[in-house]
Amino acid sequence: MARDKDDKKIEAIYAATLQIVLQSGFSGLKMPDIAKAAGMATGTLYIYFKSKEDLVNTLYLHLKSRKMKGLFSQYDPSAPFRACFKQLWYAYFQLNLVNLQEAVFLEQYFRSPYLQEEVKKQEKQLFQPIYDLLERGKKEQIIKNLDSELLLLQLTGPIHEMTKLSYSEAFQITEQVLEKAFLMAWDGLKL
Amino acid sequence: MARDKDDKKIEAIYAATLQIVLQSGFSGLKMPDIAKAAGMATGTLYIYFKSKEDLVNTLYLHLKSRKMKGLFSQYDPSAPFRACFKQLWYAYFQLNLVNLQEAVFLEQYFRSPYLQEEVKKQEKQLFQPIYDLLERGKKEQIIKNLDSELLLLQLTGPIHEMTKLSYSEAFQITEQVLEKAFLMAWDGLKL
DNA sequence: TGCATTAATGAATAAATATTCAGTATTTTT
DNA sequence: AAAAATACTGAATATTTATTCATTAATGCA
Repeated sequence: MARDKDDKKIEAIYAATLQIVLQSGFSGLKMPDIAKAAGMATGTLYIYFKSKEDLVNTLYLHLKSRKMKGLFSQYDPSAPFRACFKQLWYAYFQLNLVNLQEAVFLEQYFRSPYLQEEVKKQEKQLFQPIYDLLERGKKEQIIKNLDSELLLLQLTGPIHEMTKLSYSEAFQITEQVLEKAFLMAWDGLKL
Repeated sequence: MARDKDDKKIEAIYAATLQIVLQSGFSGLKMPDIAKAAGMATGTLYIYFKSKEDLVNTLYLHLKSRKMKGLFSQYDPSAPFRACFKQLWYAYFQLNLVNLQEAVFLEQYFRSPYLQEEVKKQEKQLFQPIYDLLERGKKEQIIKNLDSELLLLQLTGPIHEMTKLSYSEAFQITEQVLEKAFLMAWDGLKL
């Protein structure tokens, strides 16, 4: 054996890719640019990934697994409904805010030629615990008795917008703002 | 003089472009594909547009002007607050639902190398009447006294999600669903 | 310490994509 | 109806971008 591959390099490639996608979308994503941003030669990318497509798809899977961990790792479904709800709302928010780059990457990925139909289906299962929670809220007569899809987007929609805004504008997300945003979401859903 | 340029062709080019962007994003947008989808030769595109960049930017401006007309053409700011609010909510929804292609194009445009900083600023002014309305609602003590940005995204966020969903999934948006969605938005904002 | 092995480089090549242009078809004008 | 002007075509060319590969550098192992 000789030199080992360097895990740090993979991280650097991921970071560079995310940064470029955030700034210019998938249409601005070029291998030489990724290499430059990651501080390595273009050829090196091909030691770690078979092709651009491979890089993009691998990164997608990586982010997806991170997302799952972040969302549900501390989630305790046996808590009272509102606590569960709040926990997930904040977790989802954090996930999006802290990793705006990742959120944008995922958004772009889902409207790119790289997306495979298979992936689309898997994505929905990912939110199953949230769907379960909403069903429970309806049964316990705490929230409105509407289609879960509709309820869910009432939650995710504003969060997506907020995180986008937090990056592009001088929109400060303080603890207070968060509190207010959560209350709006709650008021919208509750009976 | 001889042959005239054909306005129908421009429409066809726009339609083809929007269709492709909806399906594959900006990264899947190729001139030969646009031409094929629009039913003409590749070269013809260059009679109507100087370059791909020109096509994309012109289409952006075109959509933006349509959007403004659709949003405010029937808007009467002298009506009671809730009526104004409902009018704009429905108008914004229609705009997004009917023209999902356009909404996606705009979304992609704003995260593409084509975007010019200048455009970004203009975009915000576009929503001025909505900001005005929100200020009024706060003064009249009808809605929560929060940052208008925050209030606005509570409205636009769910609508964006809903229109996306309506396309990709078998999610039927009936009159009833709309009614419910509006009520959720209202409950979220009102005091 | 030196050899074997593989990572890393970046210029060269291949592939994909945008753009041009010489030729053709169509329409308007006289 | 012929001529003039310009739209239209699509194969050829230019440009951009992905990928390869001969060479160099670094690391683990004997």
